[in-house]
Amino acid sequence: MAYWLMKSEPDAFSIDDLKRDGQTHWDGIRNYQARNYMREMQVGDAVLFYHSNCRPPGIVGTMKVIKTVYPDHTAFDPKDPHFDPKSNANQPRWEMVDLAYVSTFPKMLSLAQLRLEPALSTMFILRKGNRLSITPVTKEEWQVIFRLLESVG
DNA sequence: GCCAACGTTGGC
DNA sequence: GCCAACGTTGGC
Repeated sequence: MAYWLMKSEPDAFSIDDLKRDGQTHWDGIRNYQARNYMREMQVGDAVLFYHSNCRPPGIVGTMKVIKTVYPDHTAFDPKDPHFDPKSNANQPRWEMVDLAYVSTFPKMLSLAQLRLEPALSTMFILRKGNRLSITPVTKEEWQVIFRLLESVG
């Protein structure tokens, strides 16, 4: 089983939206590296939910993969904000996975808090200039995050 | 709102 | 295949 982190702007889709819906398809990814990471995902993989472009940004909960990649149909829809004319049903360029809600942290772990933890300095989201919305997380990082959660809880 | 960092596009 | 221009992301 692998571990991941996925970003979403809470104005667009938040952990509360996911909790309400129970599950979602993670559509709208238009970055090859992020898509390639999704291709590696297996059912049962654990995922950190990160709120980006908000104050404060940080990890707010967890989810799990319940369906592996399949074509992202929103790329075919000219009215969709993520429409891509170079993607079509015969040759889909973009894909998505399905995710289910697992948990909401009692208190979010803010980016500032994460930066204070030396053991997390290897995380993609803490590296300068990283904008990738889907990144792998190591088992060690995952465990540190949950220890951190208990210590601040 | 600013702006650094980054990915993509397209002319050559 | 290079690289300047452009658009986007996302923390601050």
